[in-house]
Amino acid sequence: MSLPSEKIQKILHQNFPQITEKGLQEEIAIIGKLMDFEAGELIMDYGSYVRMVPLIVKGCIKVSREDSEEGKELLLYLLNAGDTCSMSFTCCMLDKKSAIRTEALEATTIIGIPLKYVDSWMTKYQSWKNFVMMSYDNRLLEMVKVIDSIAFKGLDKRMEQYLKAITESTGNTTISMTHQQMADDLNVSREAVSRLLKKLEQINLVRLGRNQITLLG
DNA sequence: ACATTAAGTGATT
DNA sequence: AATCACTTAATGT
Repeated sequence: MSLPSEKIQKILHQNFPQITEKGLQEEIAIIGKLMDFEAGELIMDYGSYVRMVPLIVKGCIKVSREDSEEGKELLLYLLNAGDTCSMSFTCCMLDKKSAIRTEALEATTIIGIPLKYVDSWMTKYQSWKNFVMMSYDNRLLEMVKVIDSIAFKGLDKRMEQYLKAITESTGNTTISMTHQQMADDLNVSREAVSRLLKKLEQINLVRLGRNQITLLG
């Protein structure tokens, strides 16, 4: 078995080619902590303090926002290997409570970077700064997509995007979720989800089962 | 077999 | 499209 730091170096090469500086790679390998989460596990809840920036190595993480009122939720975006959580940077540096919730959608592995390094690397390593900037840009684009799908598209289009995002992110055409969970992600009623899925099934776009939706191609 | 949870449906707003 | 008030179907104990 290889040392954890060697393992991390290898993972960095595979998943984070943007991180090019040798010194940076070495620092990450030394101070980064490999962490595993099971499918469905809550990684960070609203209001908790963020003390690490996660580099996603494997799996899929769901990032959602909750309204201050009770139970209202909305899926913001999904993170995959090679991504990081942009929100965590801001939360870290401003020492703020998390405004979002992150949850593992499937078995997920991350490299956790303690916050004190995150900041100093910004000036020390060009590729780190670029990486952070790029990930901000990507997340922002994702959010814009979500916003205009809410503002300008009907639920049918939103559902289509949603199903596609999940199947692509997990690499599995079958989604194991209840209609209620999907309704929560989209912030619509469960009945609306059930009825829409029923329609999609009738035109052979999906196959439905209890707790699962299979996207047909 | 019974209870619980997920999903389907019609009516109303 | 939300909510309500069911019904039906699938699953767990």
